Amino acid sequence: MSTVKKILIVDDEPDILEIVSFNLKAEGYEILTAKNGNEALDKAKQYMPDLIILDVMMPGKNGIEVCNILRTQPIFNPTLIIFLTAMADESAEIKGLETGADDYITKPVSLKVLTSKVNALFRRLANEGTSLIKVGNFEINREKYLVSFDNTEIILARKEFELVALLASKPGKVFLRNEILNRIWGTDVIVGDRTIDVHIRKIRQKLGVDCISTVKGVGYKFEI
Amino acid sequence: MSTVKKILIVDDEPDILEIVSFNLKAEGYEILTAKNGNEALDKAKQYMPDLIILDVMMPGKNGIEVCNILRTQPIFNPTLIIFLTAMADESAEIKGLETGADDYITKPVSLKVLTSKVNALFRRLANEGTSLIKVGNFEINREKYLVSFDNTEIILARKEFELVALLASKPGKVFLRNEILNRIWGTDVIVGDRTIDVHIRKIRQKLGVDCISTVKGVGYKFEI
DNA sequence: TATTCATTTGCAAATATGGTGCAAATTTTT
DNA sequence: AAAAATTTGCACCATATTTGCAAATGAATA
Repeated sequence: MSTVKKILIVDDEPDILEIVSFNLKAEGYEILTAKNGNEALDKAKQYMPDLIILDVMMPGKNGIEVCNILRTQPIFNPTLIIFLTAMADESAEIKGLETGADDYITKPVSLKVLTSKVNALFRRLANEGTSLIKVGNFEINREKYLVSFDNTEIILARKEFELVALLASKPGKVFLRNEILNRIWGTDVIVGDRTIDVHIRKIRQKLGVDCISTVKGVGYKFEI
Repeated sequence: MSTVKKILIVDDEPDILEIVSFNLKAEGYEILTAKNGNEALDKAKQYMPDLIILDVMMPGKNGIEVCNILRTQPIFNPTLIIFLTAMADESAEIKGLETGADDYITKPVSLKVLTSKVNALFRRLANEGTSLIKVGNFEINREKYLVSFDNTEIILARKEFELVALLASKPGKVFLRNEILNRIWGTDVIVGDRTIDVHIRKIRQKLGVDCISTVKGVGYKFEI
């Protein structure tokens, strides 16, 4: 890994900020902190961290709101997000990562769990590369907006491309319809459920290979 | 959000209350006490403890009754419950934890056993913050929405998957029918009791392995 | 052993969900 | 401004999923 990864930690409890900072610094990361949602958004824009660790329960804007705001801005698409959540919080929303987050950790945080999850996320990211995704014979180039299969280029429209890129960013993972809507259309745009289907249909047609599978009642996933 | 765990101790003997309180306070927990079942229910509602240590034998409402009442209310779903029971009480009901409790401790209480069980329960809960559950040869991947046994993938429908994931999240624990209904169907959906059975049947068929056992009149549990 | 009660099982109906063809609305390109 | 491409919506259809019923089975109890 070439550059030092930047991590923004957001929590209203100074103790947590300190202890988590300390441990991740010890792992060699560069640490930024924020005490609330608004500060988090400001610092995220200013410093473009690679990972944001977000407390869910905060006065003012809570973690989920902050995450939604970030996820509507394409520039934060490659930014990783981990939630810190109360152990008691059984909400499927968080467990199923419908929020657009990449992982979550329950409080009280085990520092071992924390550091290993953080390291794991970055390791995974290193494989993905931010702008070039390779899955089997597929190659998805974010910068050039190009998908190719067996070195044959496939031309996709923008939404189609974003959809493929999203699904392929975590092969095998089921993306819930909500998650897809949030990450590609954003939270304030309202489009019907059929819209996703139609785009998926077009993608399937164009790719010609059956690599997007439907998980009924749940969502879609990309796999070879 | 405080990370200090709250424990409600319920016993009609003041001595027990005091000695247990003292020891768990020393472990860093925040302690509440109640002298009988009704007081316990009130304090549970008011303070939402993370763990309730319940004496089984009490005048008025006994521990099992209190537990049953708590377990029918979804809000107490994440609340841990440990029974305190007389050594002489061999009742399979408690030993098998068919009551919806998470563990039991025999009287006279060994303080070492007590604290270690309490700590263990909280630790186990902390580990639940993963989207990958492993039980024996089973692997349940929430993210990929996939169950596999001996590395063979098994395709389950949504409700089936959620049911398996729920049961397998605490292997050995008996989930009461009410609990299952609340957690998978939610409180506002009304489906008959038979519905659970039928889903269980399908799961058993698909899994091909007998890992869900019936506890008659109570519920189901997952174990290998 | 007879009785009771809960669960299982086979069958079938009800429902939810995604796919498809077509067309309108919107955006981008020419 | 016109044309083309893209995006979104609608309505119908096929099918997977979910639910219910009723008879059969099985366990527990007296």
